[in-house]
Amino acid sequence: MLKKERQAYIVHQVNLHNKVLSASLSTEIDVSEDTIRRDLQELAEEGKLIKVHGGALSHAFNDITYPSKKVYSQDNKKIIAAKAVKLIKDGMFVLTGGGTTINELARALPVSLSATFISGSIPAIVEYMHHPNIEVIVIGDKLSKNSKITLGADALSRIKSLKPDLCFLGINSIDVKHGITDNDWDVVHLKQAMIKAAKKVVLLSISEKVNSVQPIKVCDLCDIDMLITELDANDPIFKPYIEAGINVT
Amino acid sequence: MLKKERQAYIVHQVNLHNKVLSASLSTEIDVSEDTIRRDLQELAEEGKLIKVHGGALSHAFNDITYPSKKVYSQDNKKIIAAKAVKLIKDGMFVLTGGGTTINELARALPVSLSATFISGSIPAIVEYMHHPNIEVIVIGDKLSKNSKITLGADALSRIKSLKPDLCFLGINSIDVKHGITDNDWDVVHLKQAMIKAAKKVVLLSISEKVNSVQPIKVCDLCDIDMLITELDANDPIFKPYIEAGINVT
DNA sequence: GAAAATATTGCAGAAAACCGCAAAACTAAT
DNA sequence: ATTAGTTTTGCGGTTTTCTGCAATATTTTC
Repeated sequence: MLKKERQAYIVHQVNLHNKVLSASLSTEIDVSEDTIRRDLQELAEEGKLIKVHGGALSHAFNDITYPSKKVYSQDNKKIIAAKAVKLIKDGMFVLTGGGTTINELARALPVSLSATFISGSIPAIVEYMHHPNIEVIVIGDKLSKNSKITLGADALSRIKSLKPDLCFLGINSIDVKHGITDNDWDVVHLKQAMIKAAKKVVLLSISEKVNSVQPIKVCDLCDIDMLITELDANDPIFKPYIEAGINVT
Repeated sequence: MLKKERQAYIVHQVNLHNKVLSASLSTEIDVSEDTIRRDLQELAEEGKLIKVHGGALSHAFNDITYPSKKVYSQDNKKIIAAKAVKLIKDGMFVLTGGGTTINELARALPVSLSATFISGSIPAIVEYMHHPNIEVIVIGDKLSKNSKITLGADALSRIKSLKPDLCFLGINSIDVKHGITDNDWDVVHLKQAMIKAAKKVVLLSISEKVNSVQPIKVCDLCDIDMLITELDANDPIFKPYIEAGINVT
């Protein structure tokens, strides 16, 4: 591993987790702690991070900007993202929707992963763009300011022409009886197209949204393959979903 | 193996894997490491890659490491942006390209302006997205990590179906004799399509790029309507351009 | 305040970069 | 084809960079 490469990895980790420990970096990258320390020092001199005893902190950590735009239930979403990442293999074509959970997924992708990501979500695209080994396909159309994703006929027809290996969707509501439901007409159409196109559909959702219902129906339970939440798979809440044939993780 | 051939191979490898090692290239191509090193140095000078101890990295990788790099000549670009903003009227459809100058323009848009912006540049889109009164149309396609804009056949055909009132383009080089020139094949195609589609084409460029030439031609002077730089319009440098019928500001 | 963890410093071996030079390959023109 | 001139390449020797180790100092933690 090249020196610059290693330093890039460190910066990535700092930006991702807001802190890193010299000791863990040392075992992760398999170099001596001295080397890590020298790297941290250099990066600190360049202003890329803040060196502290035992490791380093990100600039954002001290900034006034960061704590303000805190995402609701972010820790849970990080857990979900970590589970979801494991499903992605090198070379895959992955279609992703929008939402804060998907953004966490985008941030959690390991640097070594090389795959193609297709999305109309601007925040997700920005994350993918910063990843060294990921190809990005942008789905164009009119940008919805609320959801920060592109919506419309163009986006729909583009999605219909794809056959991705995997599709990750953040959802609003899921219920045993009513299936997956949402509250935005255009978003629903987009999600339906994505579900139909993908070989395998994986839903990401915090457990709070499980067993809730919204006015517009997206699809039935049988249309999806997998559900990832922050909870353990054998939590009783999931029993009916597992019985309905969904792979819960 | 010819020198050019070898260098093309190296660039290909860098774009593919985001990193190359001098040692492995040396055994692969079967030339001495010195030769590889000289190649890497030349390619680095041409901006095709970034040379580091032990090999080279792609630009895409390097961006990860240095996301906070400051924009070259930013103050001048702000001056340019301020001039450009004045051309945009409420209700207009505006097509914009990529580059740091365009990003400054996006940042300089007054809050009261309500218009529709069309672009494939992710940094620009992010700025437009945060603006309260601007509609955004995203041009989708494969995202180029170098230029951070979408490039490809889809993007081209989408642009061809548009007729925007105004098109803002950041440029690489402009010269009285050779017109507007650039150094990226795909980007040139995109710019040509944008110029052809728009009712009015406005170039944004720092004066440093005026009277310089690049290998690939975009268009002739007569194809554009306006040139905005940070200098005053009656600077002698612009005399030939004004005589060629371009509105310099 | 003592023990544990982390930093600093100097050093040495290995790898890589640099420099100058001469052989080899390629160009261009006789 | 030959020759003169330029470019490219490989090699030996030197310098620089990188990294791990060990000895020493400093900070943290209980």
